[in-house]
Amino acid sequence: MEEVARVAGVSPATVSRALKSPETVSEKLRLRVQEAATRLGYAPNRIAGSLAGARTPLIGVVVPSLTNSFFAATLDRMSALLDAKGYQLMIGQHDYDSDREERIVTAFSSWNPSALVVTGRDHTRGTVSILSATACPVIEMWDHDERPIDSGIGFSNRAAGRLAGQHFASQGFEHVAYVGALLEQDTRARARAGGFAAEFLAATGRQAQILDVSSRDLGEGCKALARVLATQPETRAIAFSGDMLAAGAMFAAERAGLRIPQDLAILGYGDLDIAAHMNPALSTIRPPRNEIGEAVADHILARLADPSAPKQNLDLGVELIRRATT
Amino acid sequence: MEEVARVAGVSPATVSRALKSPETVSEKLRLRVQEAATRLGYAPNRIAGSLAGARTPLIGVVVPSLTNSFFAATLDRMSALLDAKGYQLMIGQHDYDSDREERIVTAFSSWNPSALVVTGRDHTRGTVSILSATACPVIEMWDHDERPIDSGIGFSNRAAGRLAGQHFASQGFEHVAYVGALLEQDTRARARAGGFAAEFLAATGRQAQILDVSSRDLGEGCKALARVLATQPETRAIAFSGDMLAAGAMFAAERAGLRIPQDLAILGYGDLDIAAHMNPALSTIRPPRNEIGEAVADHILARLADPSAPKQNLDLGVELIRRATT
DNA sequence: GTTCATTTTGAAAGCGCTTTCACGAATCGC
DNA sequence: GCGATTCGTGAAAGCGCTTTCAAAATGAAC
Repeated sequence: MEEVARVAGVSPATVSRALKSPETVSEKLRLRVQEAATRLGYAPNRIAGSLAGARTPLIGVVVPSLTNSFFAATLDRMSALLDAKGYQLMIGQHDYDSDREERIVTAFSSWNPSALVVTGRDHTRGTVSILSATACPVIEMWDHDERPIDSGIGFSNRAAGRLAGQHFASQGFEHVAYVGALLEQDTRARARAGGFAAEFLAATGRQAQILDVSSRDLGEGCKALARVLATQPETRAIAFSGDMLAAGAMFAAERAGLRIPQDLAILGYGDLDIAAHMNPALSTIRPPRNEIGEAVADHILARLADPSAPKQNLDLGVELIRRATT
Repeated sequence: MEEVARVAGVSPATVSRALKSPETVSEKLRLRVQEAATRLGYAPNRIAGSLAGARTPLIGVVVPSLTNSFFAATLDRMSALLDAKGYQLMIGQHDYDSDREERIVTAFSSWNPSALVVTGRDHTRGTVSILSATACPVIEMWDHDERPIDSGIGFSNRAAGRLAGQHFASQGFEHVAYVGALLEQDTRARARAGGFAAEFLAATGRQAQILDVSSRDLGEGCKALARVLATQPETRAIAFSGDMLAAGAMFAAERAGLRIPQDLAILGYGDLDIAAHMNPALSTIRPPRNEIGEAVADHILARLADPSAPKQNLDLGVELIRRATT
């Protein structure tokens, strides 16, 4: 920077101003500085800048998994929107391990990020206390609940489950099942299953069969169908906690000679690409994956532009996309 | 830090050493310092640390897209391996736009990252010159080619295409097609298509039909089948540049009453979850998506541990996973 | 041509660490 | 037991910016 200052014939302070807040510098000098900077190929050292300034243009976001296409979609939107404003995403993944989450949040917060985004509402005490103590905006995304630490943007998985239960009840089904990978620390899938069963019970007075499978992928869906039918042969409608499972069940049903939706109604969750293109097209519940990313980015930008901007706790809701399987 | 020093009754310098390089400090003091630090809830400011030190524990990685499950898988592995060693991933996505790539690389390099990872071998002049000038290890991943800027870890898409062409040729097919989304800036898909056609021509003396579709998803695959058969009804084998397209074509084939693989052989690319669980199970070519992540992380760690460690240019190859569709 | 208000600019003080350097203490060899 | 090494520690000098503060320059008003 000193060199640029010398070449432009100004002081380092002016170089800093010309580059960071051009409006505070006279037109003439700004041009001289900018030209000198480009001629010398000067790139400001952001670390030094951040140390001197109050905050880094980094936004820490921690997600359970990068391969989960829901979070990937959210990150994608956030990245696009925030990148454009000069913010960089620092991404951490904890594989559904709260202690790793705490370590990541600790590490991130020591960067003085402009904002911190975490997934879900379940955190260790330590995570919560770090997040509460942080000066920057903190957003808990994906799950909706009362009283976020700072701001919350997401939807209720329980409501998503209820929507499915209510849909089946309103169609007059008496024997239904819910299949999901519930055992892992995936509280989201459990909330959906719970919402489904509760709503179906409330609406029909009947118990739904809940089946816990070991993974979210197609193969498990295939096996699940047989298990559901073995336990309860009268089952006429099955909701899944994921489209892949649902698709797997559809393949298995086809092999078993079951017609969908006449013999068996199927409802997925996620609205993955595959859902719209199954044959018949899979009805599913769509979480607002892109919307969350956009809302989070917007909120961060708003808070950063005006530190007194209000916190928020947004429920973006889910949508039942009815296609051909129910 | 000063406070911790006072509480522990030592100098700030000792605190720094006790926390960063415990082996250079006497057992007794180290314990005192550590206790004081935890008692005060002291978290070192990494920005200051990075400014004083030479390098940030940040690794910049730029990918075309976060929603692409190949890159997501690679990032996932990198993140897991590098996180464990205290490095943070800074992720940028450019949506296949070289100029955005250059901007991201510029921004990243002004952080003095410990390493820079970019996707592919096609960069603007500016990107190349920044990358060449950077002091840290630079890895170009996913594509294999001669002479990387620094190190390269990937595989040859052309070879992946050739493998498909050779497979069809060796099965005695005479009329084959390759379907892919070739128009976009996706040079990878084009390389595969080129490799396929070249190899098939070399092996059989026959021309393969190349069909360019507008997107990579299931729906396009459905439509593509009809178009291929309309142009060239004798086609008996189709290779796709993505599993989703292939799956779409399988759905369409099923509706059209075609038996797979008897009437039509199908070969995918990607080995997505869906491939193994189609009915019949989809044969496909599997790119080393996780392996790339691991190799990149390993290489970065090696270079960082020993700055004189050799650069490398690795071709991880692809694998033909033969299942039931060919 | 002054004076006063306003804008521009430069000097300098950090931001919170790491690391070199030098010094006193502990350890060693003979 | 004495000098020669090591080892452990603290003082202090930055790392490369931003930002306050005050001085200089400009312009408006009389």
